[in-house]
Amino acid sequence: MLIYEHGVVFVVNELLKLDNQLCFALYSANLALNQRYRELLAPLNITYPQYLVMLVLWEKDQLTVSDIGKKLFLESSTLTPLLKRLEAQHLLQRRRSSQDERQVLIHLTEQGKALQEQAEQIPEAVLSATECDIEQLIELKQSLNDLRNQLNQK
Amino acid sequence: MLIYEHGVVFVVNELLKLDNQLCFALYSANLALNQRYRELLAPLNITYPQYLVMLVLWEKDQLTVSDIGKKLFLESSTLTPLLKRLEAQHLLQRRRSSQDERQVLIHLTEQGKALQEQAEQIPEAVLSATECDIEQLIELKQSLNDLRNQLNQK
DNA sequence: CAAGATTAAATTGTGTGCGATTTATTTGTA
DNA sequence: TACAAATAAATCGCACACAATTTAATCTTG
Repeated sequence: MLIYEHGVVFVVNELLKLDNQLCFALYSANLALNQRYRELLAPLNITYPQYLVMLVLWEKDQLTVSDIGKKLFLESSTLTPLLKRLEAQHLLQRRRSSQDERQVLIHLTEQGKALQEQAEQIPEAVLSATECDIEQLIELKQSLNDLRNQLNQK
Repeated sequence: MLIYEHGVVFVVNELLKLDNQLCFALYSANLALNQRYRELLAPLNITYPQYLVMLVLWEKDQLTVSDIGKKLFLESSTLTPLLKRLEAQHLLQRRRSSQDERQVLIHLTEQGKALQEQAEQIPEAVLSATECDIEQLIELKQSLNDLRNQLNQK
């Protein structure tokens, strides 16, 4: 069976291979990224998902667990223990909202705010590790966001 | 501070944001992909990393643990328990090599070979879930592989 | 050939991720 | 105003993922 798209002919079998290759490329690039972040974040004593939470809070403090979850596409079952670990490190505090006792508000401690300075050189270090040109990275980011949004709308 | 590249001016601060956005795009696209695979693979009773191992073995049987690890960029500490789970499902068998007793050879059972047919419609389903055009996906795959290779050479 | 070095896999401990469920609170509605 | 439905976190169980270490086998070199 053949598929015609943009004037190019694809054998279906090739298409299926492409899928596996693409998904694996995504999977393995993510593994590799994690490994670079593990090194870079080691001095700060936090993991990459924890760093993402801190980025969100540095941008806007006093968010609920589900606010953070919406931004990062994570469930409370992932976030609750992660936030407890950050709290145990005195980077943030968890407090029930008085308005709505179901919600837990997350707010940075002074130590958590101070960590931002220590994290300043991280993005540069990752960017230089990629050694790609900027235009390509911008396009890559856009493609990945498109892909994620497609996949997330089931 | 400014950076000039390809005739475009970037403020450094924007670059740092780009890095965080790109890495998060990769991270979150990978989460989304996992969720689609979880659904699609549920009837086969395997996870995505298990599916990757099966793909490798369908391509070439009788590999050692580290052969598989090299192909998938995974450590034995990840693979050993994963392979034991697949063995418990009777999809493969683990056997010490008689040539070199340090190595463990992984070979598919008849059931494991038979699973390939059941998995045939998976790539198509994922591909259609992306709803992207094929040329873009090919480019995306290449960019991700480049990125991974850059990140992996430390 | 013996002892140290190397290699392959397994083990241990920690931190994600998420589905399914539970607990506590708030909302909607008869 | 009661009480069912909905919502927000937390809990539980399972499966990665990897650093660090251990165990066992093989290789190297004196």
